[in-house]
Amino acid sequence: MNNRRIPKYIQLKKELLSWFESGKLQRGQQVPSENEIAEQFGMSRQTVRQTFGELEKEGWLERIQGKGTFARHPQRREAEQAKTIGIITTYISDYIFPHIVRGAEAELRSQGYRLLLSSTDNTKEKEMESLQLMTSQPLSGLIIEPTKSAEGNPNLAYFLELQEKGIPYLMINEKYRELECACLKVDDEAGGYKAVQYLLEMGHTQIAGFFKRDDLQGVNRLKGFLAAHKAAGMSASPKRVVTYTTEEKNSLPYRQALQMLGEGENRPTAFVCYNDELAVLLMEAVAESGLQVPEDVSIIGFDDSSLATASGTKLTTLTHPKTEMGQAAASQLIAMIEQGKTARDTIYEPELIVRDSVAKRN
Amino acid sequence: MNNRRIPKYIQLKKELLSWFESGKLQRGQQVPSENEIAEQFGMSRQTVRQTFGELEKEGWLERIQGKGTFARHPQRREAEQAKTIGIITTYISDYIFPHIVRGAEAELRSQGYRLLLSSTDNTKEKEMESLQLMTSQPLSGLIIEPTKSAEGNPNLAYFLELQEKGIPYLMINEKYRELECACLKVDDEAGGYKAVQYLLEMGHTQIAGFFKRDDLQGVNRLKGFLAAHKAAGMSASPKRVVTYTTEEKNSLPYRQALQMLGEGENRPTAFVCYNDELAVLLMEAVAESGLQVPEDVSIIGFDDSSLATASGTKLTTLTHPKTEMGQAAASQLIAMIEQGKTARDTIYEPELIVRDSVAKRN
DNA sequence: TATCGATGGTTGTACGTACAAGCGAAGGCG
DNA sequence: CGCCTTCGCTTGTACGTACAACCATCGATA
Repeated sequence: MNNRRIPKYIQLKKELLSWFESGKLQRGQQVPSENEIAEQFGMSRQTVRQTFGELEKEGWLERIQGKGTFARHPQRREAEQAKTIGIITTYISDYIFPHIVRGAEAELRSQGYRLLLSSTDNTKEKEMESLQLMTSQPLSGLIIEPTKSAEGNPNLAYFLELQEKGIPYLMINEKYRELECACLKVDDEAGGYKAVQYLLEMGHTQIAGFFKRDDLQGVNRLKGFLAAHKAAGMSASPKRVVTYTTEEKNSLPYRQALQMLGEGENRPTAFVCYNDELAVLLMEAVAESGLQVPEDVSIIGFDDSSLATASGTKLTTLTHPKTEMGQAAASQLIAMIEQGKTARDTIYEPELIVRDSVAKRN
Repeated sequence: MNNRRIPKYIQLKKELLSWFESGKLQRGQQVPSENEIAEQFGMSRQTVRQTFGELEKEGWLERIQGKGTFARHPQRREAEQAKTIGIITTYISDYIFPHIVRGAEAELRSQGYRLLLSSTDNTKEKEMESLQLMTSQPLSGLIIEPTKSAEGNPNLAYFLELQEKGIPYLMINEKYRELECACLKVDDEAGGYKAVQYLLEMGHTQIAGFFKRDDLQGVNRLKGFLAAHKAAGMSASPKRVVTYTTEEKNSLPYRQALQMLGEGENRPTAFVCYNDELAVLLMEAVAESGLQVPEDVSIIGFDDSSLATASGTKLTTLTHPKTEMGQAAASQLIAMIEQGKTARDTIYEPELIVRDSVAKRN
């Protein structure tokens, strides 16, 4: 119509593609026969065949000899057929992350999916890199562990692109506040609460807390820490609450712990640590101060990692369903991909594991 | 010719594809014009166009209006463009493997490659599954950590298929004896040798060794263990050498250690352990026997893992270039893919790290 | 009732024509 | 010598015909 310069078969192609976009052609629906189209558009059957041929190669149509031509949505199929799921995690080698990946990998492999793995080293730039790399080729779905979740998210545009492309995704451990997205996580606030509650029961009143502040896990554990104090009619001394960032994790809490322990009679009698990794580090600080765990200082960690039992004094800690969570994330994501289900948040309740690093206080 | 049932345009397609295979059509070379082909094969130009159209969509031909039709080789480009590398490892979450994966991932990401990860849980069946899954879609290259390398390889056919498909691959930690393949590994025999040599220098003469026998790493560490005894004019007592399989790793060595430690004056004064994981386990066996490390029993581990420093008594151990090895494997593989280089074996020399688990013996 | 065959509709194969559009080289013109 | 036109080739678009292969349905037959 508009322009005689545009070949008819291209014009027809565009017309048909617009039918897909507008929903006029639903998946599985039969398309008018070649002869009908030819008559409707005033062109020969051969020209229609040329258009149909291209659309078939590109996956929009399926032609069955003797039956007819049928619509099918190619994007979906392409992503499904990719049978590849990406996991973007903050760290690969450290701490509990390998266990999460392992749970996911086992589930994915058993369902015939391939696992793409990438880490952000907890920097936003690498998170962007990873997102770009992963989506550069067909992808069925994505599991993301947010990087510095407390600090907002400059890569928002990439996540919105995922939604546009119809690539389902899930978050684990935490979610970005800006994004509507299902998340599998531990109830960190309850964890912080339980830790303090247990220490109070054991007779401790001078409890220090060390929490990471650039991810929401740390923030929430601190919330629980404060809430438990409040519920017991106490207030946690600001001096006894140390917050730190990822970059400071190996120095600042250690220094602060040494300083607190040097305060003689005023020193705290228990440490609540952001995670087991920090707990092991602070155990060394206690040793360096000439004190003993748990006789002089009790310590509680988080996540029940392998470090908790490798150490000399085995750590009392709160559970994290590492492998189980990875497995659940994978299976939920597959359900989203294959059955189009919408995922809901899954919250795991942390349990206290009593080992040897907390002693009774009289 | 043969069968009238095969459509002419398919016959022509096969003929042209055979031209590519035989080298009759080189990349960039001009293909006879549609009219020429039509005349040669006794068919109409339209039929030739149908064939050419398909071959163009599939990437074999390039048609330029007014100039002609030209050949191009698609297969190579496809594998290169995949920019995806697989790693098949025995375990994902445990021990040093996360560090190897991390080194590889960092390198791959910086070079714009995606990382596919899969584990075998040290079973041959899952190794096969993983190989099938990974090669089910375009793959640029593969890094494999052999599963039970001492036991031969029933999946040989799959590896030969890799060679046929032109997918380069590397092995890490060990190689299958049946395969000609470059390998990055630690000189495990030298490691076993150094461990014993150091213990002898420290005055130990009653040295027990615990080695895994279903992978070649264990076998080679044992070799070094025996060689060092021989070089010192001693012979290792068969009673003091325990070998075990993956399935037995949590029970058999522990039991055997307890038994040896119960022999009173005759008990060994030092343990050489297959790796740090076992070393930590046997430290518990020592504690259960009412003895102390290193005062009563000295222990040496392998691999300098995170367990080595997490434990109460820090382990003396031999180094393993975990992260570095992963990084090197990735960069060598990329060189093989992009420059067609042939890789050579890389052997790392293990170094002894002296910590607190070995004491002098008078 | 069950089975077979005819029938009309669909896409697949194969050939044909005609002209358009684009490239490159040969040849003519200034 | 340099530029432009022309010409012959290529592939691209568009239409047409004819028949084959295949599918679903209906109706006749056993």
